[in-house]
Amino acid sequence: MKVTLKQVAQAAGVHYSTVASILNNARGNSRFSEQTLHRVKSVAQQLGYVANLDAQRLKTNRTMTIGFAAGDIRNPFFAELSIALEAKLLTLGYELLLASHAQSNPVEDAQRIQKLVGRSVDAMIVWTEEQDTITPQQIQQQRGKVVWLGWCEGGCYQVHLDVQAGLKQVAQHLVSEGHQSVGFYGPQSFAHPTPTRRQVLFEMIAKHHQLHPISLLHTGQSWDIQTATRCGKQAWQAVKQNGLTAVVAYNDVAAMGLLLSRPAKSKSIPVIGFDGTPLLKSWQPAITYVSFSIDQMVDAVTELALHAAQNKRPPRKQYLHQIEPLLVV
Amino acid sequence: MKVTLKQVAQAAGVHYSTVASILNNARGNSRFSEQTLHRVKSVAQQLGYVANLDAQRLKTNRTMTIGFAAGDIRNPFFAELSIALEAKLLTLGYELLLASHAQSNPVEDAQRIQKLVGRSVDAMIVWTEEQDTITPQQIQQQRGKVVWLGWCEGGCYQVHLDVQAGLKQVAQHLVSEGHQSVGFYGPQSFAHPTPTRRQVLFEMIAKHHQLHPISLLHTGQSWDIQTATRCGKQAWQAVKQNGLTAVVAYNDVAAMGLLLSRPAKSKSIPVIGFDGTPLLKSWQPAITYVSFSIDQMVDAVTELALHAAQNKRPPRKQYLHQIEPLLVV
DNA sequence: TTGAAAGCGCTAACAG
DNA sequence: CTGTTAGCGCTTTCAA
Repeated sequence: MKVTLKQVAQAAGVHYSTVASILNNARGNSRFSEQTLHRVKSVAQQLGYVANLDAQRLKTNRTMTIGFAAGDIRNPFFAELSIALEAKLLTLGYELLLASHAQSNPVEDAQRIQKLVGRSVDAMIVWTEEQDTITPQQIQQQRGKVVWLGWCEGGCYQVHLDVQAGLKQVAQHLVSEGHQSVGFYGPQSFAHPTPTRRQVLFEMIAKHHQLHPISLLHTGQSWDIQTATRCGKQAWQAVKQNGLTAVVAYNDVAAMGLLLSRPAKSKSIPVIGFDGTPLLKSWQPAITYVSFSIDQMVDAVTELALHAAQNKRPPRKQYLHQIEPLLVV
Repeated sequence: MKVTLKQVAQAAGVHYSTVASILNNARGNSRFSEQTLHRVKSVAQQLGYVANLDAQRLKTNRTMTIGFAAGDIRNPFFAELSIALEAKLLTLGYELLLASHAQSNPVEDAQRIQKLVGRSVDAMIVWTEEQDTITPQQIQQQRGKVVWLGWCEGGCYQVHLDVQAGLKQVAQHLVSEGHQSVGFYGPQSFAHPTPTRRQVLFEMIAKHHQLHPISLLHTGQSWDIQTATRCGKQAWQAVKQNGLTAVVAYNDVAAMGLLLSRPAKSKSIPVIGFDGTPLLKSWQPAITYVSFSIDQMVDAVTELALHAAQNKRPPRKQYLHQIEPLLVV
């Protein structure tokens, strides 16, 4: 059974509030005699006392935990991001509670988000890009405690990935290389038939640069490498039929699917990656991709999350970070 | 601020324990008048009442949460496993608390594990394979509440991945294909200079099959595809120098590193994958790999975890599941 | 330097 | 059908 303060107190022959101060309170260490201090600590050690987090939180209403409603961690981008974020928060004395939400099943998604909302976290970071993945209503309750990451139209804390700028750089690069018609390869949006935001942006930007964009879609989710690869064959046929000379991927997963399914005769047609996840960075032969710095994202998001966590009242001011993309050629 | 039972009660003009029964207790719904039921519910809705989990847990000592101390989720194997496990537990009314432990930093690792130990979970699932990644002492306290996954020498709940059988199948397959000297490519163990368990097993098994195994190591962690790729070049040189005709990978990450760094002139030398993660399954041209069924693992581990969660006393009996590998050629 | 006591929000047994 | 009550384990203020 769990060892409680009282048991330690009894064994050490002091009042349990004394034990509490000594073990779980920073300034307790200077208030007691050397002897008591030592006896209590060693007894606690022996008995294997571990503070009951639930009780602590109930009492203090602080959790030292930041929730992260991330995209599916099977997408390496989110795996990277989560780990980096967790590491950063850990150095600041905070824990990360991860609610990776597969975008495959709205019911499960809702449950996962609810997990963060219902649980007390000092602040939560929520990934959004598409309109439909997360309903802001679920999160309304957490007024001022939400940091939006990715793309969002409301909320006082936002870290915005400038996807548009990334796609623009890609378009310019393609134009400068003499391409005239290019493909876009990515997942269908969950809320079919609405196309994904990246797709819409790319079509718009490409047209603006006199490229003739043609969108090719796979039927899997954005993390689903197997479907991305399977559907790749058809995509390559379409590439050929339409005389496309390059393909821009929705993300690195789509890019890898395309790379794996690329027929030998299409080897000369470049695939442009999007995210800069480690595997794609290591790809041989090296490919061109848009990269967002994980470190920048983590720093920005951490700053805002801690601000949100530490300020009781939602701020008037809007805090907005912009993460700029880098085109790696 | 948070809305509590008392506030709802006051607004609805009933005692707060009535509200509690109605909202948070399954059998409350039949005990009260239609009118009260309805009024309380709608008031709660309006006020946005959400039960305080910390208080519930403190009181009931049940959390409906299973902890999972997994390996690093940047390794796609663990990303897959975590997601599958979470989905399964969700259908059973349980939540998964993920503590992905990077094997890169013993201090962080300890903190992550502590996160599960300190937090009250009804049971925890702990991945282990190497001796040194997790200190069983940290977990001793949770007697009878721990399901060991991977490989472990103690504990009453165990799900054992038969790595040995997998490597044996690989060895037999290689022998049948006429290979005589083969390489093994994987990470150095964290606790250098102890080699990893898979390496030791492979060397043993290969020798037993009259293969001449040579181990080539990369300096990264088991999830680190970039290092695996970077060190791949040297590995391939060693392959050439030693006249090896095939290489067995520690895991899929190592395999992919090797595949990406494989020089054109070595294209005929097969790389054997180990785990069967989606990307490797999709690889073109297809490669041979050992696969462990995620579903089997999830089912086994879930069964044991729920048993552990629901039985107060640690069982006398030992519960042991064996997960058999499948060689996919 | 240490102890006493109130109470965080909730559950569950019991009383009315 | 509904209210009362005792506490879960802890923090924190105040008193001794």
